[in-house]
Amino acid sequence: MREQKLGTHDCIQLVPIFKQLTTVELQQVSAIVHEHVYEKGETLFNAGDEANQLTIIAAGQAKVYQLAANGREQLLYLLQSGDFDGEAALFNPVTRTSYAEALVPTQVCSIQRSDFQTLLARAPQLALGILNEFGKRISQLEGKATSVTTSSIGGRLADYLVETAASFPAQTMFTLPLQKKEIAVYLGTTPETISRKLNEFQTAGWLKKGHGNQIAILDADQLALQD
Amino acid sequence: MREQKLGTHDCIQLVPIFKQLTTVELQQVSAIVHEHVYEKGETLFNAGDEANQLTIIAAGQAKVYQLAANGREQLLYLLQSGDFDGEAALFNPVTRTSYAEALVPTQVCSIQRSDFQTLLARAPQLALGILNEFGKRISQLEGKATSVTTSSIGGRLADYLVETAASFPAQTMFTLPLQKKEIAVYLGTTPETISRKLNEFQTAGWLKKGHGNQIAILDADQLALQD
DNA sequence: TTACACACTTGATCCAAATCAAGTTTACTT
DNA sequence: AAGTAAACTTGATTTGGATCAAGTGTGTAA
Repeated sequence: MREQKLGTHDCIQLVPIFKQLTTVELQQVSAIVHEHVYEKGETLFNAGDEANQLTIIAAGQAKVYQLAANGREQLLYLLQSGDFDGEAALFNPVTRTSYAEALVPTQVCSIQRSDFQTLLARAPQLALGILNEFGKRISQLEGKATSVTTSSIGGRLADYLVETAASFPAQTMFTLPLQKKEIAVYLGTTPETISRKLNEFQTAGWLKKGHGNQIAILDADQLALQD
Repeated sequence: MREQKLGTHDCIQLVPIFKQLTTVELQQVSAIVHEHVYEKGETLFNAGDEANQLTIIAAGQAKVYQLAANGREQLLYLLQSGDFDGEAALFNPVTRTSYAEALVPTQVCSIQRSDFQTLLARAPQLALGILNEFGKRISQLEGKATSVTTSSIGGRLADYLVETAASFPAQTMFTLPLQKKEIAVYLGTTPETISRKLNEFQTAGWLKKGHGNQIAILDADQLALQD
């Protein structure tokens, strides 16, 4: 795959929270955005860092891990183009409790707290876009917190698969975007269990495993019915 | 305990998201706020309802339960004075996936979506207060999602106890604000397990059980170290 | 004060999933 | 194409916590 270079203007247009802005306002945004391209495996930010900027994924993909008190870590988000993180930093100086790593070469736009506050005063409707994104993220997290305590591993894996498959054509083979080890961390289980459950689902005729990390969903409805 | 009646103006001043507003703006808010007092056990809103308002707890306490696909439920929030819910409703019409119930007689301020949008256009700095609250809630949910998958029941219970005890003087007896059954639902476990873990903690000398639902934390540090 | 309904506790059993331990593939390097 | 390290699979065993089943408190209403 060839890496696609994007100009600053294009980069910003991609980001949903800037959708409501006029051309003039977009230019103001361009002026305060810093861009950086991270290589695969590079760290976007670290736990313990003082967070003072909003980090927006312009192109690429990054994993965000949260560190628990006992040292274990939990994969919180898989950031795609247009997603952002660090929003808490925009109002108060806080210390990050998570760290992020680029999964593939990733282009990032970042905005400093002070710049952001100036911008927000000038373009208040920007707040609407952010509120909207926040709302979505809260719903997503509420769902995750609920499913983790009310469903079995099988159910959570099934949900994850159906969700992930949604961005591919129905019934076709696709490659899982994460390794089994990482899916396991994301769902709060182990690679062994993922392996076994996938076999069960295949035996039941709900999916088909292919080479490497490829699978095809055959019966999304049955999968979704799993507890 | 005597129920305290509050006027509309007082009610609104209590709410953190309205803190940044001027007196004039507060009056505009007053004009669009609807107030209602719910009795203990009454339903504030139901899953399946179309959500079209922001619900703010002015005085009292309410539980918010999220319903999982398989019918099980999860206690998501214990709303206190000043907390709000339904924020997703302020931008898009959505169907609620949670329901809320008053724990004690509870005074609620609500704002309709259309009214809110008009207000926001007139007082954009209101968005800042909301963004701030959203940020806090996201952090809280991230923490919960993480602890549920990385800690054992003992660790989660210990965290819950230490957190809850934080609002009482150190080392003294206090009454848990929820029944064991509800603590169990909140932590994703059962009353039996709560009972047993509390005994373990008492045997270890980290806390002391009293009458009814009373406990005293003796060694918060040791509790916090629990996995 | 008695009675009745709940909340809570305690014990016995069971089970889903973690852990431990080899193998086997897959994919990358030279 | 061969060599190696990592990812994955499969099997055996263990275990934390759920579930089931009696009890014992506790608070409330007559």
